[in-house]
Amino acid sequence: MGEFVLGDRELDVMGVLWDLGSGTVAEVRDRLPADLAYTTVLTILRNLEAKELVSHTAEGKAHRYHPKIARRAARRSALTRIVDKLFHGSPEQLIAQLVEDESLSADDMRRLRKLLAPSKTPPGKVPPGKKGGRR
Amino acid sequence: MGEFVLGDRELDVMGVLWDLGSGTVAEVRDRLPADLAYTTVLTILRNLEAKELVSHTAEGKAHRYHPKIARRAARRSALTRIVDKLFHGSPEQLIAQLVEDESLSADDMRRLRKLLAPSKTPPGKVPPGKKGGRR
DNA sequence: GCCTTTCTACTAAGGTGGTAGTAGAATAAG
DNA sequence: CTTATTCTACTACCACCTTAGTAGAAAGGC
Repeated sequence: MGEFVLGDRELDVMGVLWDLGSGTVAEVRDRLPADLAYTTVLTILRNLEAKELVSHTAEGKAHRYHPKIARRAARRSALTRIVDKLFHGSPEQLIAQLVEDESLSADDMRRLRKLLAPSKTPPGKVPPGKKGGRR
Repeated sequence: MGEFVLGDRELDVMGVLWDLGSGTVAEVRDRLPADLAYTTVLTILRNLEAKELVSHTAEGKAHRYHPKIARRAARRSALTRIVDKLFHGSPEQLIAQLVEDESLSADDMRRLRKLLAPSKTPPGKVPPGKKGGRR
C-alpha cells in the first residue's frame, strides 16, 4: 500500500507479469526486452517476492509467479514520485509538458478532451451500453 | 543529452538548484526537505558534477554550483522512462490515469482542455505525425 | 540404474546512491 | 600568532539493483 521503488529490470519483469496475469521464469524470460540469463530472471523474481510484490504457486516442478500489486498501484506510485519531485506537486504541469513535447497525437488529444469533459466519472468505469462507436 | 537517472536525493538537490538558479553547498542544504549533513550535500553535488549534471565556479573560498541540464530535460527524461516502462509507451494512458485518480482539480481540467484545443499548431511547428516510438 | 534437461536455492561480485566522518586548507577572531 | 570557523577533498560503509555462476533436486529417456 505504501511506496515501493522498482528498478528498471524489476519493472520489466512486473510488466510481463501484469501483461500475462502470471508467469513462470521461462515465460517471463521469453518476453523480456533484454536477453537475460535464466538465473538472472529467477533472482529478480525472488527479490520481488522478498519485497512482497509477487507471490508464487507450485506448478509441476516449476514455480508460477503472480503479481501481488496491481499495475495501477505501481503507476500511481511512480506518478506521485515524479509529480512531487519534478513538477512541484502539480499534475497539470506534467500534462502540459507532455502536450508541449508533442508526445501526443491528434487522436490522443481528442480522446483526452473527452476524458476531461466536465462530467465526472466515478470509480465505476464508463457505464457500458452507450451508443457504440467509441472505438 | 541522453538519459540520466537521478536518485531521490539527487533530485531534491537539482530541484533546489533549478529553483535558485545556482547555489553553494550551504544554500542548497538550507533549502533541502531533509536535514542532511553538510558533507552529505557536498558529496551529492560532487557526484552530480561527476555526471556532468552540474558545474561549479569559485566564489570566495566556497564553490557555487550551477545546473548544467534544464529542469525540462530532466522532466522529459523521467516521463519517457515511466511512459515506456509503465504505460506501454502511451502518454495518453498516463494522463487518463491522472484523471481517473482524481489528481486533478476542476480548475486543472479546465485549463487542460484549453491546452488540448484542436489544431493549435503554432507557426513554425510541424504538426504531430509521429507517435509512440517504443523501441 | 545412468544421462540429460530443467528447475530452484545459494552465493557472489560490480555498480550506484545515500549518508557522513576525518583531514586539511583558508579565512576570521583575539 | 593562536584559535575557532568554514570549506573542500578523500575515504568509507551500507543498502540495493543487476547480473550470473554453481550446486543440487526432479523428471524423463534409454
